[in-house]
This record gives sequence, C-alpha cells and structure tokens, in this order.
Amino acid sequence: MSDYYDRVYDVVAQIPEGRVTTYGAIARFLGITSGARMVGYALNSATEKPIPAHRVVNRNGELTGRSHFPGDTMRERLQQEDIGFVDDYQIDIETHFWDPNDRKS
DNA sequence: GACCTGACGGTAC
DNA sequence: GGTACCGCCAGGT
Repeated sequence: MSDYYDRVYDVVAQIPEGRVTTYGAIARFLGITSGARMVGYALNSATEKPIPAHRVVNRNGELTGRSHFPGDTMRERLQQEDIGFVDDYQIDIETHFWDPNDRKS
C-alpha cells in the first residue's frame, strides 16, 4: 500500500538543516519520475508527521505547500535555517538544493 | 464501485 | 519565452 509514503517521509526526514529538495527529486528517487504529485500528496498526510516538510518545495523553489502550514510557519522556518529567499515565498533552490541520492546515510 | 481532486513536472504548441 | 495540456498514483466523496 502506501509504502512509498514511508519512503517519502524517510527521505524528507533526512534533509539536512539549511538544505531543501524538490518533489521531483524525491519522486525520481522513489522511481516515479512523473510522480511528483504523489510526493506532495504524501506530504499532505505528513503534516502530522515528525518531518521537515517545509524543506520540500517545487522545481521552481516556490513554497507551494505553505498553504498547508499555519500562517507563515514554512517561510519563517526556512529563513531560520539560513535559506536564501529570492522572493517572499520562493527560495534559492539552486543554492540550497539537496538531492536524496546525495545523502550519505 | 466510479468519478474527481490533489504540496508537481515535463513536453508541446 | 510563456501558456496550456497531459501524465502519475492514491485517497476521499
């Protein structure tokens, strides 16, 4: 069943502080290149999970999922981790991008 | 049981 | 270069 949900949680939970990743990167890491949507959907159920879902943004670095966070929790939390913002709700994804495949366990 | 929607991404026009 | 449409899989109604 939603095994891949757990994998999403596992990957997201391993995102280093001050780093972010994208839905596509996680999806591709799980083997579903076009399943980025599913990753986001998984995180939808992960809002109550002990994972830094705020470190996951879309391919454009936009905080698309901030709507699921109370207030500006997502934005403020990222700023606390020294994440560079190019816009009020868009981070410097190219600078802080973290690929799941690059994790060192 | 069937249909619709949903934290996105890539390709086509 | 920008906009539009289609594709992926699962869950909720």
